[in-house]
Amino acid sequence: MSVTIKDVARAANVSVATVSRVLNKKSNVSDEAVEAVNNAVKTLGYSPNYLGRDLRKSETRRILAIIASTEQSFYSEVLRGMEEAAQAKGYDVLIATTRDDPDHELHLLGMLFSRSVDGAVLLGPKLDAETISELAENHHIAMCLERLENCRVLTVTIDNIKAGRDAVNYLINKGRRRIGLITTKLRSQSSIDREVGYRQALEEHGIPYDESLVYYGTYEAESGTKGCAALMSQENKPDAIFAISDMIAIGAMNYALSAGIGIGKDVLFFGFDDIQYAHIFVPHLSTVSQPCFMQGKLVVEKLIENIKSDEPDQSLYMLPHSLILRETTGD
Amino acid sequence: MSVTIKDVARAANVSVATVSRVLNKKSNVSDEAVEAVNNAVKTLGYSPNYLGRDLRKSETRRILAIIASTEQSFYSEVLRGMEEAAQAKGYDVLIATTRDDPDHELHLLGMLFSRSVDGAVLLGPKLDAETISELAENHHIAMCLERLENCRVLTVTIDNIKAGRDAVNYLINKGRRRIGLITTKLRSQSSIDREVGYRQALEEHGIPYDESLVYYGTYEAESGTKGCAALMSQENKPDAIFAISDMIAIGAMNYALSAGIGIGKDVLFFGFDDIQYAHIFVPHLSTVSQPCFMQGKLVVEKLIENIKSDEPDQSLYMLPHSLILRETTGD
DNA sequence: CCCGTTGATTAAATCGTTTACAAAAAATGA
DNA sequence: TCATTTTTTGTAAACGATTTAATCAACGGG
Repeated sequence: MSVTIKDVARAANVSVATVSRVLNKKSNVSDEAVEAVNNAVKTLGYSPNYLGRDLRKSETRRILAIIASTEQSFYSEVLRGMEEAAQAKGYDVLIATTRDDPDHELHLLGMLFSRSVDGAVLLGPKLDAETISELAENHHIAMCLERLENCRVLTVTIDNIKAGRDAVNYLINKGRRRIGLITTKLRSQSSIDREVGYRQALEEHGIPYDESLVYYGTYEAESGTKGCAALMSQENKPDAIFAISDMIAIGAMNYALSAGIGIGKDVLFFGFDDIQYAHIFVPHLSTVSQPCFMQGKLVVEKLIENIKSDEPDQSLYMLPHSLILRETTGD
Repeated sequence: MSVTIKDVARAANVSVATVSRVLNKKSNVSDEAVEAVNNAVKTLGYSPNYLGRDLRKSETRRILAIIASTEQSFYSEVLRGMEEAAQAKGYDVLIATTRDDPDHELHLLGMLFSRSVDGAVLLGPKLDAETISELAENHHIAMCLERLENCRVLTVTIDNIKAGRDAVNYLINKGRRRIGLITTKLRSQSSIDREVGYRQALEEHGIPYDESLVYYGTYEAESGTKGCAALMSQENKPDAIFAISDMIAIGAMNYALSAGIGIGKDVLFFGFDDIQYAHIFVPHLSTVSQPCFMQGKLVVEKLIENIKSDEPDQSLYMLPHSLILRETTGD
């Protein structure tokens, strides 16, 4: 059927071992042999079957990135970071999507259990901390962008609590006191942390927490629009709004624009993530920027170290974030 | 090291063959054997090594989707369609990115040549038609969203020429005569086709082609902004603008907004792709909608058929598009 | 009682590599 | 020249599964 190493050996008049050695650029092989093999490879159009190779070496040099969906363009930089680190070590990165289904996430992890990849990185896991901790005992798993409480697994993320606090502190320092929060009902740990940061900032400045200033919606832009409408239609209107994602913030600003609210003056807006649209959308959105590329790079570097060592690093790494100040905070 | 089918066999007191049959739900195996094996599997925590399995069966039931980057959120629906079709046939979809580098695209196709996946779908290929045609002779390759002139390979796309013509015809029927085109310098076949459609529409209505109304930029939003500025700053201003992508159209509208141009009145705007932001951005963008999900679904269905048959279908399938009319055309 | 049939099981071959070990060939030193 | 080292080659055993062909037991019919 298909041309194998045996055919190459026959054509080059050498043994399969020599062919293998030439192909893997091992030393101890004569120049004539190298040439003969290379010629045979070319004329036969041979390319090695990695299933055989991987089986024998029991390594694939591939790692799997498991994301919710490719919709969040925000993953893009993280993946680039992952690829850069992977390529530097001779690995490939494959991506697969969970469609927000924990069962399917488990199915995808099956590629790891069945040795089709050497490691997996979860970006926004749907499985619970306990399950993941357990799986991580016997397989090379890492998490990125999200951390999970009580989860013994290598994790690279930012300090979302501090980031939320920083954003809200900035609004407070601009003289705002009635700060609205638009967040999500279904919570990832990062949303929870950002809300904790919000509360901490208020507390630090002796501003009482007011639940009428908090709106719980979804991750869609439309939810931001609704949330903003709700907050602005009540008696106690906010003079600033912190949204836990740029998408939500942009939705919120859409309401403000249509209602003739002075963005950056009447009401300040702060987002999170610094997605591409944050500086395309007018007025430009102030936001928290994560070091996406670096997080991706670091998590893969650490994961590959784990793959090669036998006592895996299960630390939590937190990379520094930064505030990007644009028009929506009057900057 | 790791628990294999042999260990299971020993623990269940049967041969490896029986274990294999139980695991693959083959007939001709007694109830006791089934139970013994299942118990052993559970207590040992066995999960089969797919490298062995795949090597023996020489199939992986995985197909690789090769995209430029995950940045274009627009791929997302296509991938969902691909996954739906794949899952229905018991396949998995893996995604990998070329970073716009033809060499890296070839490297990724290496996974196909080396039997690590059963087939590959190119979405926006960087390689040339000849190379792809050649590779497709010996491997299961398909293209989606883009077609390539003179490329003998299974392709699923839309009729971009007709789509461009339809969009521009719509603008003409709205009474516009000086229709600007913002497109890209580096061309994919789809951009070329959309421009051809633009010209055909003009011709059909006896409107002479005016090169001062055409701007060649990049795929970035910023390029749309520049392009719009350029077109609007000349004597012969357009009264409508067709952008070959929504991203470019949104960039263009950013200029119009800042310049106080009446979008949907002074100047009509038409985009392409119907990305999520097209109906988040205000004013809402009129655009051409592709059947993304269906294209993804169809290409994988056909590709899997090819994998199973021995004389591959290399047809070009064109799915119908539709016009989405919103505020920017005054609808 | 023998033979053919059926169903459950296993031993062994196979998939395409890499690699440990051994053997052969070439190079070196005395 | 011969013994010794070094370099190059080849043979065969893994790797972990599936599957073909063979074995064995049980059963029914003639």
